[in-house]
Amino acid sequence: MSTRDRAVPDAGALDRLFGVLADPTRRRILETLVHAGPRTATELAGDFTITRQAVVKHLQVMADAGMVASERTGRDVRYRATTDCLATAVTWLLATGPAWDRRLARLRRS
Amino acid sequence: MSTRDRAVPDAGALDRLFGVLADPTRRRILETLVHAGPRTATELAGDFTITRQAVVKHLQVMADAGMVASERTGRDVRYRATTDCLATAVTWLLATGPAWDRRLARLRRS
DNA sequence: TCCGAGTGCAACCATCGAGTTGCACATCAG
DNA sequence: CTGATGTGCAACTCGATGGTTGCACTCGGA
Repeated sequence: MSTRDRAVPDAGALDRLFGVLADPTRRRILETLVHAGPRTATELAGDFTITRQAVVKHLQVMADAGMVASERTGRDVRYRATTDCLATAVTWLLATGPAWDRRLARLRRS
Repeated sequence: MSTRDRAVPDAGALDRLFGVLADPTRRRILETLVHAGPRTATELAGDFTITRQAVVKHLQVMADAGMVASERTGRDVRYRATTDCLATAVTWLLATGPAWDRRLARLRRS
């Protein structure tokens, strides 16, 4: 398939985006990075029973989806959340839901 | 499972929700049901190169996530989209994104 | 300089999931 | 009644993926 991604948000971008979000571990990693600031893979592995390697794999998938960015300082690499890409997901949800504007207004109010 | 809708979306609901959304075929099915109205599995199978059985499987997964509802009339079953549940996904996205309000305002304007 | 802590890469395993085929059952139309 | 169309269920293939272990490499500090 030559259908890559490009400016049009659909196809692979949404796949990767929602694919990352579909995993609870990945969501927890994202939440941790968002709320507790940048962390290294080993630090994250301390919080999540699983191995550092598994965390690294998750982070790679997330990086591929544009959800995290790695930044090396010395010998350790810290990952930070780049939540801008989540706008793509929200855009799709807004385009798909039939009567979103009212609901959305309610959500924003809370 | 007794884990239904709660104020705080439980992990399983988000798993199923984003899990459904992660598949391009499933997204297209949802879009079709939203924009073209209720359809049967065989009708949907006509639009999507894949088998009716595959479509049925997708629909079952989507129903399990609360994204579609089946309604039988005579011998054929038509599925309709129930997009209310997507609010859960939006809620999580809003809670996770750090500075969503401005971005959201921009999105709503378009 | 040398050791320990952190990272990267690769092989490997088990499971999940998308998709298929085949067939039995139900229902509508002639 | 009988055939055609539609649905439901089950078994199977096969690739993707989450997770592991093991090892080599790099960097910082005592």
